[in-house]
Amino acid sequence: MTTADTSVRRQIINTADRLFYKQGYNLTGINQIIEEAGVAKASLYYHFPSKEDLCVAYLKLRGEKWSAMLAKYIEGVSDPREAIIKCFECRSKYLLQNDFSGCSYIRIIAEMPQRSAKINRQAILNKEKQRLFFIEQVSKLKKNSSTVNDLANTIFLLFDGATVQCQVYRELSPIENALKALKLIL
Amino acid sequence: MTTADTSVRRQIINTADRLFYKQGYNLTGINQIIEEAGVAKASLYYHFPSKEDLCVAYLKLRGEKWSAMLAKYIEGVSDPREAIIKCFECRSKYLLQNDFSGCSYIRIIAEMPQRSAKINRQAILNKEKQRLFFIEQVSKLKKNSSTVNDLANTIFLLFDGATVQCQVYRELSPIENALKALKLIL
DNA sequence: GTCTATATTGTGATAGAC
DNA sequence: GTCTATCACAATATAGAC
Repeated sequence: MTTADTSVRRQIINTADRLFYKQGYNLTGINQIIEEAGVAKASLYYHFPSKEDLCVAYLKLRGEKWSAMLAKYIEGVSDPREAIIKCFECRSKYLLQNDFSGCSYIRIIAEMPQRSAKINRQAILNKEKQRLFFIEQVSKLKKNSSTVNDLANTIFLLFDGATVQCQVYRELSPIENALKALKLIL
Repeated sequence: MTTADTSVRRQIINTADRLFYKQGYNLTGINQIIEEAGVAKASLYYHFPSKEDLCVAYLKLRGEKWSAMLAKYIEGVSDPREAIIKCFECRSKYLLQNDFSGCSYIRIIAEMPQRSAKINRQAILNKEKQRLFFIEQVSKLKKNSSTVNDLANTIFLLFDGATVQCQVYRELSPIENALKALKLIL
């Protein structure tokens, strides 16, 4: 770590994470973040040069949280087919815990069409990590490498489709639909 | 029409439609809309009581534009399997024409987690119209009505998954992936 | 490193003339 | 129905004391 992980910094990023994800990035002002974090405005700008940089840190944190949650959820699972299904069930739990706020990476991009290079890089990085998980699991499942990517991409499409539809409809049935589809194609 | 379709009103809604979709709803101010539309601020508020009402009109217009584009694209197509594939190809064309701005209904919901009742209603209405299209096509394809909804929902998941992934990656390959999957399951 | 106070610009919305 | 002028407030960001 090049930057000190002070308690103030932690307070800021945790509050930003909560508010950005719950209310949306553009609807969350710096003022609300410092107020709820209990820190001064200049302290925020000491740790994060701009709101954009805070956004990158937010995306990074979201990625780490999801990876940790998924890892814990599939701990000890050796069957790749079961791991994939558990990943969707984990998503269901995640959305339920987070008031159906959807995928933070997709939402940031949806909010900022003129995305900055920094934000774009982090969002894509996070999404590619998700795709990689499916590729790894499918690789264990299939020997024929030519169909591995195709199957993994299909699963990835179902994953994102279910995530956004759950967000739109505020219910878990799209995940159920995705699980039904999964059991047919796996 | 209860409201007169004056040229000023048309200018406002057309400009709002273009800017909301290109820049995002929250990043587009009333000031920019009236400036680019070439009308006065009070004129906008004469035709639309609030920005929220303008948003509902925007969603409605987007829905009509997509329906019209799709109808034209599948004109004369009787085979339901071909109609579904053409729908995805139409999506590809739509995203390419619109700078990969994704689905306007999903984006509005992604931008406003605390969505108003009016906006929520219109967004869901538009999404349900998309689902209905797939249900209709699959109904022509399958006789067994118990599997119709499942298959249509799977296609709908692929449709939304491909749309958001194209938006994120700014490329059409997710639609290609969805088409590959479609050809396997149809 | 953290604070208070301030600068500057933009936001959605309205009053009142014509 | 359309306009100009203005309201009250919130936005991101910075200066300078401690």
